[in-house]
Amino acid sequence: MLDRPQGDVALLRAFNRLYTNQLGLLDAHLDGSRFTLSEARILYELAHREDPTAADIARTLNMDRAQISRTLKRFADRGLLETRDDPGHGRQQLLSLTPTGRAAFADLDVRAQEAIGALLDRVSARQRQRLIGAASVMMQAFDGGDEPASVTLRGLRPGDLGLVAARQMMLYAEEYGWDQGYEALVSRILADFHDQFDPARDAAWIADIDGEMAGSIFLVHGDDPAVAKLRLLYVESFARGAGVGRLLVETCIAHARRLGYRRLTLWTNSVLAAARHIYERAGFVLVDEAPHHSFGHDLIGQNWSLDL
Amino acid sequence: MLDRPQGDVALLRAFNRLYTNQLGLLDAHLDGSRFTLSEARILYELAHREDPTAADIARTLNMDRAQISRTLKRFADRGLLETRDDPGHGRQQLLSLTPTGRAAFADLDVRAQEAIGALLDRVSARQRQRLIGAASVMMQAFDGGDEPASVTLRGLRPGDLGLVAARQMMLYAEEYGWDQGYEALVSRILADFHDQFDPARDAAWIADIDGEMAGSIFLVHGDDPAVAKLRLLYVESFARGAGVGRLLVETCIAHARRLGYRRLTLWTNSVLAAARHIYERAGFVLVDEAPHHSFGHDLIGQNWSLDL
DNA sequence: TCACGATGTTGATTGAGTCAACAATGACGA
DNA sequence: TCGTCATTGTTGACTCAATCAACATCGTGA
Repeated sequence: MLDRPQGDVALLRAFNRLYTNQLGLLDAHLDGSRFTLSEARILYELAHREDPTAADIARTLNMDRAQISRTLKRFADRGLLETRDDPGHGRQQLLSLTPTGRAAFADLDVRAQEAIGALLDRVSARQRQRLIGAASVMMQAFDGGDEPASVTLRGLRPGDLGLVAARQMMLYAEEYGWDQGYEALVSRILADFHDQFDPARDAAWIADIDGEMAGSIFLVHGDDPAVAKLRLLYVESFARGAGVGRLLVETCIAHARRLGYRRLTLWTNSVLAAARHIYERAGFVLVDEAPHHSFGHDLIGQNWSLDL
Repeated sequence: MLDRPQGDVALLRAFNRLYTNQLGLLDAHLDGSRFTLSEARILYELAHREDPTAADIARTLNMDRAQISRTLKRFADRGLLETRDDPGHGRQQLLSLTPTGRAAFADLDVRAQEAIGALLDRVSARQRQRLIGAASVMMQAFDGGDEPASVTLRGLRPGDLGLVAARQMMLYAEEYGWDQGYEALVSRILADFHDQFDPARDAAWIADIDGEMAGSIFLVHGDDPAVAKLRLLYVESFARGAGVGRLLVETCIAHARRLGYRRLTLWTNSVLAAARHIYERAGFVLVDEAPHHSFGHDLIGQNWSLDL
C-alpha cells in the first residue's frame, strides 16, 4: 500500500455521500420521464454506439446480463429498439434504436440537460466555475489515473515568476519553517532575471505535468562571462521521484554548454538534501560553505561548482 | 437564467456518467457485506445521529417514508436497532443502534474505507492529491452554493507575495495583453515592500473568499513621512461586483489615517477602468497623467491623490 | 472433435422506488 | 375549545433493480 494520508479516504467518502444525496436523485427518474435511471443509462449507450450487443452494454455499465436482457425486451415492446442478427456471429444480436427510440432519447437528453442546467443556475458564477474545473480534474484523475504523468519542459509564461516564488515559499515554509524573507529574495532574483535577461546568456525552464507547474530552474549570467549561475531549482512534492529535478538540471547544464560557458556555479543550503543529491549526481562539487542566518533560521549556505 | 456556458452542462453530465459507472458500484453492495446501498446509507445515518426519527432520515436521504419504515423493521428483526417512544412526542419514535448494530456498522465502515483506499491506491500520488482537492472544491460548491461568498481581509502569509504577482500578471496579460515586464515590476515592488517593511508605516491586506485569494492592496511608506502610497490593488474576476475593491481601498484609507498619514497617493494606468471608479468613489482626485511605454503597450499613467 | 468460454434468455427471490390510503398525533387559528 | 391541517409511521400494491442459478447456443482453439 502506498503512503496515503488518512483524511483522503474520509474526504472522498464524504464527497461520495454528498454526491449521492444531492445528485443521485437527479439522474434517477427525471420528472415526467418514462425511464428509470437504469433504463436511461442503457438508452444512452444505445444512442451513443454503433450496433452494440447486449454484452457490450452489460460490460460498460457493470450490469447483469439478465437485467439488460429484460430491459431490452421492454424497449423492443415499446417500439424503441430493433434487433438484427449479426451476420458474422450467429449468437449475438446487433441493437439499434428505431426513430421512435431516438426521439425518446432526444427528449430524455433535453430533460437531463435542463435538470443539470437548473442545478448549475442555483450556484453562483464563481462556484460554478470552480465546480466545473474540479469536476474535470476528477475525471482526469479517474480516467487517466493509470498512465504515468508525462513531464515536459517549457519556457516562462505570464504568471510563472510569481508562481515560482509562491510555490517555493510555501514548500519551504511547510518543510523547514522558512519565513517570508525567502519569498522576497526569490522575487527580487526573478525581477532581476527578467530585467537583465539576455537570450545569449540566460534561460529558464518550467517543468510541466498535465498543465501544472511541477518545478523550475534558471540559468543566469554573472560578471564573469565564462561562469553562469544555476538558480531557483525546485521540484513540487507531488512530482518527486519522477526524475523531474534531474531532467531540469541536465537540461540546464546542456544549455550552459551550448551557450559557451566554462563553468556553472550555484548557491544552496545544506538542509535541501534532495537538491544536493541531484547536484552531486550531475557532477557538481562542493566548493565551500558558511553559516548564515536567513529566513528565520540558522542555515549553512553552500557554493557548488561544475566545470563544463 | 444566468449566463452559463454550454459546455458546463455537458461536462458535468459526463462527470456524472463517469462517476456513476466507476464509483456507483463501489458503495453499492460492498463485497461480502449483508447490506445494500440504501441499507448502508440508512445505517450510516443511524450511526451518526443522536436518536433520530424515521422522518429525519427520510428527509436527509431523500427517501420514501415507506421504504425507511420497512428497512427499519428489517433492521429491528435482525437485532440491529431498538426503538423507544419519544417522551415529548407520542407519534414519533427515537431510533438507536444496538451493540450488534454498531458492530455491523463498524464492519461496514471498515469495508468501505478499504474499498475507497484501494481505489485511491490505484492512482498516482499526484493524481490523488488533485483528486482530493477537486472533491473538496466540489463539496464546497454544492454545500455552500446557496450562501453568498463571505469576503474577509487578512494579512500576508507565505506564498502571498508570489501569488499577488502571478495573479495580477495573468489577469492583465489576458485582459490587456501586458507582458512579463509587469510581473517583474510587481515582484520588485513586493520584494522592496518586505525588506523595508515597518509596521508603523506599512500594511498589506489580502481579500479572502472561502480560502481563496480574491484581491490585494498594499500601503507603503515613501520619502515624505506625511505621504503614503497605495499600491497593487487588484480584484479577481470571479470576485468582482461584490464590493471587494471598495472594501480593500476603504480599509487601506482608514489604516493610513490611523498611522497618521496626511495624504495618500497612487499610480495607476488609464486602462484600468474598474479600479479608477473605486478610487474616484473613495475621494481620490486625478493629479496628473503622462503617456509611457511599458509592458509591451502604450499606456497612460496616472497619479491620484487623497487628502486624509 | 471436443472442451471451454461467451452470449442471450428465463425463473426465482429480495430489495428499491413509488403511489395511495389510513390512523395517530401535534400545532395553530378561529 | 374545537376543528382544521400538517406530520409521522405503517401497510398494501405494483413495477423495476439486482442477484443467482440454470440452460441452450454459438464460436474458438487445442
